[in-house]
Amino acid sequence: MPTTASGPYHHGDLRAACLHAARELLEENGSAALSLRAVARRAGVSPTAPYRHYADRDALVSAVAGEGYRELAEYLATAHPEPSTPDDLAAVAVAYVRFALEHPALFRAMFAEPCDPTNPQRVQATAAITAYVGAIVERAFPGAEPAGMSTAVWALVHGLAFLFLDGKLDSSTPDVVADRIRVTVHAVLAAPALTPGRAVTARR
Amino acid sequence: MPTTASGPYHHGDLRAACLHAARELLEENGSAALSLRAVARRAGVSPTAPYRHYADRDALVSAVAGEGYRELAEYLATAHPEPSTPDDLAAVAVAYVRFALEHPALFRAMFAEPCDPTNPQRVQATAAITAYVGAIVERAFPGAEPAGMSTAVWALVHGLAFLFLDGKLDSSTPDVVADRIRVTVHAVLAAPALTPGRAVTARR
DNA sequence: TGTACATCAGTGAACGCGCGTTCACTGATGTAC
DNA sequence: TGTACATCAGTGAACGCGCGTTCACTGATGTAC
Repeated sequence: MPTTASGPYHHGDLRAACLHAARELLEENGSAALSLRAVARRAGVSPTAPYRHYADRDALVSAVAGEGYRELAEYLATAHPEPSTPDDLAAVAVAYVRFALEHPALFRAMFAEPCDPTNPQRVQATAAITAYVGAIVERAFPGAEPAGMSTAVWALVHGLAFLFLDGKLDSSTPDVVADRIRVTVHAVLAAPALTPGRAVTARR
Repeated sequence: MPTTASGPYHHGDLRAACLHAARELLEENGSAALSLRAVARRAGVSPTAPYRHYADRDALVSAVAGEGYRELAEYLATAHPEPSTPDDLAAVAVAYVRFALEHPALFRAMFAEPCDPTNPQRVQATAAITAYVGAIVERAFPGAEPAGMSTAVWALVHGLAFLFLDGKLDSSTPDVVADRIRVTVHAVLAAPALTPGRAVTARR
């Protein structure tokens, strides 16, 4: 039963333990602290043991990022499985940003790290997000130009995440963040530029 | 005339030379390559000389980021001094993203670096961007809820910049990028969610 | 059921590296008289 | 105009650090017979 954590020599599931340790290090001290040696140390193992499971540091970072993508997808799906109204959309936006704020270093590692963009895990994750957003847009904005609208939705939400993450927007409490996002989403959906003078109150 | 580059011992303007070297290193090899020693090496000076001008590595990075903010502001102003229509807005959006794509590592250092967010230079830069965006929004969307719409505009553009930067969107040529941005901006401004069935063609 | 052996997952010493930062120093500059 | 001296901007040796990665190794596991 090699998957059970066990005795002193064989770890049991060092692969998963490394991933876990990496996540912790990332959240505690940022991506600069994510070294193979630190991971090994935290997993209680010799500095070279992780090499049994990860070819090099990049492989570990990619694995962490991949895990992050999967969790983000779950997180969004949990927030709203089938969003179809602007309000639903706002809820998903709030979830996206909350994920970023709850796992800032992970989120940065997923996106900001100058990591191999052709990595199949990443490509797949990107495709999944694109599909998810596309489905939302089709339901919520049946008349819109789908590609443009999908890009807009993802970019808006992604940009909000980074601006909050970087302290450009007030992220002191979850409620402040959520309110700001809702106001933003509704403001843009009310888009009065094309019909000046129209009331700008949020509608559903 | 201490500002003139000169002889072997006194550099002349090492402060500026460091900044310049730092920019180059950043663009060539990413932020990991931005070390005080590397900067000194490139400036042709002993490893400790930069300490005359920058207290530590962070101070250098902050200075670089500050310079980046100033350049970004100029860049946007040049793209369109007083944007007031959605098309003008799209032009500014294109400029914002182009800046990010032309200086990817600098842009990342400005935003993604977990740098002191209370740094006065940064606070001022953020305020300047906010004001700039706010003025645009007031002209382009006179009826909109200003705070919400300003946040939306910045977030949309910022998100686009990061998605292109990170290879999530096709950035193979400047034209592809510009087109994508225009389509996105127009799609969101056409926002059919509130008035389903409305034509979605871009208008001005 | 017992044993030989291949395989696997760990160890730990060692390598060379570049880093940030300190320190006492020295050469150049410019100012006061 | 000439000189003494304070100030400033560099030097270069040295420190200790943690890193990624290699290597030959060894202890544990499980399978074939």
